Amino acid sequence: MVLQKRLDYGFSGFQVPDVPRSTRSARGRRLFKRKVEDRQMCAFELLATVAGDLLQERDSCVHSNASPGTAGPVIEQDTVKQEPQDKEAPLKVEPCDPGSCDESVFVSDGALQGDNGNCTSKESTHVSYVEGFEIASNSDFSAKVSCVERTKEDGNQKVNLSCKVNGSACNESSSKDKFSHGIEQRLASDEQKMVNGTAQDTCSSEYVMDLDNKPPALVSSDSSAEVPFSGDHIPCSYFPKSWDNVQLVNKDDDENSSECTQPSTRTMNAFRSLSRIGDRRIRKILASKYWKVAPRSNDGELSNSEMRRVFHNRKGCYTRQRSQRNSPYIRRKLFKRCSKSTCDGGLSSEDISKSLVKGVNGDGTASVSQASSSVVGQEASFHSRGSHVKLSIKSFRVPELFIEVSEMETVGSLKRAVLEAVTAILGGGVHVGVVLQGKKVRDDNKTLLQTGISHHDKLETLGFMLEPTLPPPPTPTSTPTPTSTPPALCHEDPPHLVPREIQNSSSSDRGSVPPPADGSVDKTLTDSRALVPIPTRVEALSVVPLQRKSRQSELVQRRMRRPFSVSEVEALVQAVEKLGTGRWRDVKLCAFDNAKHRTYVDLKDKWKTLVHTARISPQQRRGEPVPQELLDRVLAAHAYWAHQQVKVQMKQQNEQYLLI
DNA sequence: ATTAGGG
DNA sequence: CCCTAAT
Repeated sequence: MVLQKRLDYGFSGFQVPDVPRSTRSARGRRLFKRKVEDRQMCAFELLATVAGDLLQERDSCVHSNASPGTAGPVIEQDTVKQEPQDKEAPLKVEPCDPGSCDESVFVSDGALQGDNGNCTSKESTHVSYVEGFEIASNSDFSAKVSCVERTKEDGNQKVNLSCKVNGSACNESSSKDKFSHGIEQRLASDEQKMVNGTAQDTCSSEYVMDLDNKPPALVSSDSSAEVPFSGDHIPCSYFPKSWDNVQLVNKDDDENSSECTQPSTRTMNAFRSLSRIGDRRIRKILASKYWKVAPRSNDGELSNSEMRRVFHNRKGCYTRQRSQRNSPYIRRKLFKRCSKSTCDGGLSSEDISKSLVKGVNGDGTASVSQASSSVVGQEASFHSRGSHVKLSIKSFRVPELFIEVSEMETVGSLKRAVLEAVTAILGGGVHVGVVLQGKKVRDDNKTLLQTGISHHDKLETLGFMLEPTLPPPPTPTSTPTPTSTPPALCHEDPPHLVPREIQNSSSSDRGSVPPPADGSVDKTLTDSRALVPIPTRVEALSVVPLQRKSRQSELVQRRMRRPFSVSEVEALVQAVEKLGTGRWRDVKLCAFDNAKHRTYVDLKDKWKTLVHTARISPQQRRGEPVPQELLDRVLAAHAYWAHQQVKVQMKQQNEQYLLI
C-alpha cells in the first residue's frame, strides 16, 4: 500500500546557518515579490527566497526583536512600534567557530533560478526566526516564516527589513492576493525608502502573514550544534520542476499579526496581515507528482560509517522516496535548485557559510547588532565570519513522500519508514509519530492492519508528527502487545531431532494472523496537543535537535524494540532445527522472509538469547514467557548442531591429516 | 553481504 | 539491539 500523507511536523529548534554575503539581492527581492504575487511560490520556497536571499549578509545582520507569537499592534509605516513583550525570540548573531561549523547553509537562492535581473544593490539579510514549514502531501513546500529580518545594504546605508511571513498565503477570506499585495506594498515601500534615502540603518519593515500565537522557540546557542538543514547541495532536481504547481497552504487561523519589537531608533514599516486567515488554501495543483532527485554526486563527505549508519536499517522499510534512495543523506542545501544564476557572485554553493546561527532572547538584540556591525565590511571569507541565524521551525510539510509498507508491517516500522524518508530530507533529529483519526498511535508493535491504517477511509485521517528526538518519549513502556505477525514457517524436511508430534502441534497455528486488535489506537493519548505543531516547552525542545552529538545517534536512532512473539520463536526454532545455527541468512529466508524487520542478525541474536533463556531458571526469565517446549527444542537443536559442527571439523582435520 | 561474538 | 572484525 502506498501512503501519501502529509507530515505535520512539530518541533522547533532547528538551526539554520547563515548565508554569506551576497551582492545580488535586489533581484531576489524582486523575484520574491513577483513570485509571491504569482502565488507560484510555495511557502517553503518563500522561505528559501526570503531567508536565502535575505540572509546573505551576515555582517550587517541587524536583528530585530519581533514577537511573532503575539498579536501585535499594527505598525504603521514610518512609525516605531515598540513591543513590550520582548520575550519572543530575537535572534542573536554570534561569531561562529569555524572549526565547528562545517555545515553549510540550507537556504539557497533557489527561488532565483533563472532570474537574471540586474543586481543593482547589495543587500544583506538575516533571517531571525522561522516559525515553521508545512509541506503538504501533494507536493509542495510551504513554510511559515515567522520573522525574517533582513538588512539591506546600500552603500553605507543599511536598511533593515524585517519580514514576518507565516506560512501560506494569508489572506482574508476572500482575497487571495492580499498576501502578495502586502508584500508588494512593503517592497515598494522599502524601495521607495531606499530611493529616498529615508531609510536609515534602522529602517525595518515587516511582512506579516498569518502569525503564530505561540512564542517562538529559542534555539540553543551551541555553536557545535548540528544543523539539520545545512549541508552542501542537494541535487537540483530535488525540487519540483515547475514551481507553478506549488501551492500555498494556509493552515492557521491565527490571524493576528505579529509585531515588530524593534529598537525605537528604527523606522518601521509593517504590513499588517489580514486578519482572519481562514483555513483556506490557495493552491495550484501540482502537476508533476514526482520530483526528480538527481543522483548524488560524490562529495565524499560521508564516511563509510556514516553511510552505513544511514542505511543500516533500511532493509526493513520500503520507502519509495527517490530522494532517499538516491541520496540517502541529504542534509544539504535543501533549497538549492538548479539555479545557475548567481549573477553577481551571489550565493553559490561555495558561498555558503558554514557558521551556525544561534538563537537568543530579546535582550540579545544589542549584542547582535554589535556583532553584526563589527563584522560589517568584512567582505572576505564568510568562513571567518561568525554570524548565526537561528531558525525555529514549528511545522512544515514535506514534499510528497511515497512510502510503501506492507499491511502486516508494524506501526513502528511505518514510523521508521517515514522517519527515514524524512530524515533523508531533514537530516535527522526527529522522531516520527503516527496519528490516526486524531489519536496518536503509540503501539509500535501493532501492525498497520491491526491499527486500521490499511483502510482507505482511515487513511484519510492518518497523519504523522515529527517530534524532537530528545525528550525521550515518556513512553508508557507497557503495551507489550506482542502481536507480531507469525512468520512463515519452513515446511520442509523434518527436523532431525524433534519428535514429530511436537512439531506438528507447534506448527499448527502457523500462518494464522493475529486478530486485529479493536482498539488499535491508543486512547490514552496524552493530549490532543500532540497534534499541535508547536511544542509548549520550547526551551527544552529547542536544545535537542541541535546537539552535535546527535549527528549519528539522531540519524539512526536505535531500532524500535520488538520482542519476538511466541510464534516467531517457534518459526525460528523450527528453521534452526532444520538449517542449523550457522546459516542465519538461510534461516531468515526460510522463516522470516516476509518479516522485514527481522534481519538475520536479529535472528542470530534471538537464538543466542533463546539458548540463554533456556538455560536459566524460569524465574529468571523475563518478558513474554516462551513455552518450555520451545526452549527444550532450542537446547536440543543447539546441542545437535554444535555436535554437527564438531563432527565436521573433525572430519576436516582428518582429511588434512591424511593429506599430509 | 554474512557470520560470529562481544557489549 | 548495537557494533565490529573477519570472512
